[in-house]
Amino acid sequence: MNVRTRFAPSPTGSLHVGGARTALFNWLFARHHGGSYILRVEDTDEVRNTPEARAAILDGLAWLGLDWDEGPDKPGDHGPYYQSERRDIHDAWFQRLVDAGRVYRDDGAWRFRFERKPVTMRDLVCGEVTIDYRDESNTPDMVVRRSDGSYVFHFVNVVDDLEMGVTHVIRGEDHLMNTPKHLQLIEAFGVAPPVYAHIPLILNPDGSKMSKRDAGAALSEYPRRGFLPHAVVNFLALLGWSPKDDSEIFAPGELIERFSLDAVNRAPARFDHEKCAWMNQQHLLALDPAEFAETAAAHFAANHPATPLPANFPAIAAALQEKFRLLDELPAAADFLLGDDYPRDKAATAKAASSPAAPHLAALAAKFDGIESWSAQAAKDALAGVAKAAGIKPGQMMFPLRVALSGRGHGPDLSAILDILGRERSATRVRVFADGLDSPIAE
RNA sequence: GACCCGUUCGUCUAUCGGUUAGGACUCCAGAUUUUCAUUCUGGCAAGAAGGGUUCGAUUCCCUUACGGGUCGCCA
Repeated sequence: MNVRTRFAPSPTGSLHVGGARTALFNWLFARHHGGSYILRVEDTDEVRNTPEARAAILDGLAWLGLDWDEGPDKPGDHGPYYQSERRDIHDAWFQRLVDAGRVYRDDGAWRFRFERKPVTMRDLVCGEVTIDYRDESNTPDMVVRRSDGSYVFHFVNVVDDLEMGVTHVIRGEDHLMNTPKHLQLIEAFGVAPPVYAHIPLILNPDGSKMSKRDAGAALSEYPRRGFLPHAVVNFLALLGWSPKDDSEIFAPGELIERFSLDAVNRAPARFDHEKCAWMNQQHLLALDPAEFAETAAAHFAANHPATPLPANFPAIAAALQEKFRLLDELPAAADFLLGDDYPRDKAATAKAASSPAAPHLAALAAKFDGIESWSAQAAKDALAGVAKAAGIKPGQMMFPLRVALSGRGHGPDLSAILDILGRERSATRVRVFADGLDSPIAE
C-alpha cells in the first residue's frame, strides 16, 4: 500500500503548535512508510481567510522542514491544492449524493440524510469507537451545502481526501466526533474510507486548552526566540508520541525511522516550556562550532540588524555555545565581548570586590600591560605570578578576574574571554575595576 | 445537559498481571573542573477513589470523581 497523508490547514490564523504537530505526525508517518505527504490549503472560508495567514502557515512548515510532495508550489497528480479551486470536483461529488437521494433541501440548504444505525470507527490511536446514529437528537442530519451554494467543511474535506487518494487521516482529537459523519458520507459515495488516527490535543501548562493567544502557541515566535527547527520538531514529536525507550534527543531522520502511530498516546499532553528550552539546548550543543557560529550569526543578524557583527564573531559564538538554551539569549550573554558598554552585576561585583584576591588586581593589570605576545596562556601565567607573589592561590584570582573582565559571575571560560578581549581591553578592564575598588563611591 | 475520549512523580513519559514502578525536565545536595559552565553521582517526587475478576493488579471489568473533546448554513 502506498501511504498518502495530508495536512489540511485553513489559512485563518498563524500556524500554532497543535497544527504544527499534526503536520509533523502526518509527515513522519508518510516518510516512515516511504509514502507521500500532501499539503492542501482549505481556503473556503472567504471571510476569515487572509494571505498573511496562508504565508505564515507555509513559512512555518518550511521552517520546521516538513516538506510536502504535493501542494502549493509543488504540483502533483491530484491538484489543485487550494480547496477554493476545486469547486468542479465538489459539484460532481455533490451530484452523486443528489442522485443517490441522500440529500434534501432544508431552508435553502442541503442536508445529508444519515443512516440511522450505530457507526463504528476503527481508530489507530483510540481503538474502536461507536456512535449511535439512531439517536437523532444527538446526530441531526448535517448540512453539506449552504443556501448560498457553498459547501461545508465535512463535505469538501471528505471529498478532497478521497480524490487525493489519502490513505491515512491523522488529525487532532477534536475531530473524533466528526469521523462517523465522514464515514457515513463515504459510505454513501460507495467507496472505501481511509484509515483514521486521532492524536491527543496539546494543553497549556495549567491544563487548559491551548489556543492562539497562549504563550508558546504561535509557531512564528519560535524562530524569533532562537529555537532550532530540529529541536522544536523533536519536542513536538515527544508530545504524545514515545519512542518507548529512554532516548529523547532525535534528529528528524531518527524520528522518521522510529515513528509509529501505535506508540501515540491517548491522553492530551501539557506543553512544558522548560523542557522545550532544554531540548533546544541539547540540539544547540550537538552543532559543531562552525555550524553553531553560522546559526547564531544568522539569528543575530535577523533580530539585531542595528548591531554589526564583529569579525571575531565565530570565536565569540564558540565561547558561548554551551552557555544558553535559546539563541536570543546570545546578545545579552555576549555584550561584554562585543563592546565596552555592558551592564555589571552588582552581586557578582560585590563578591569579587570582597575577595582576598581583589587588592592584587591592580598588579595583575600592570602585568598584563607588560605581556609582549598576548595569549590566554600568557595572561594566566601572569595571573599565577601575581598570585604567588601575593601568597594566594591562582584559583582565588579567577573569579575576581572574571568579574573585572565581564561584569558578571557567569560566562564563558576565562581563556576564551582573555583571547577574545586581547591585551588592551583586558588590562584596561582589570585596571578600571581595581581603581573602582579604591574609590568609596565604587558601585 | 447529551454523547465521546482520557486519568502513572509538578510536567513529558516507560511498564504488553508478578518490577525496590524506570527514564527525562524542574528543584536540592555532593564530586570533578586552579574561574564560569559542562559532566558525573545521589536525592525529593507517581499508579484519582471505591468495588470487582485473579494466587497476584498500575496493568482486565464496573461505578464515581476529575480532565479534555464534540454537539453550527466555522474549519
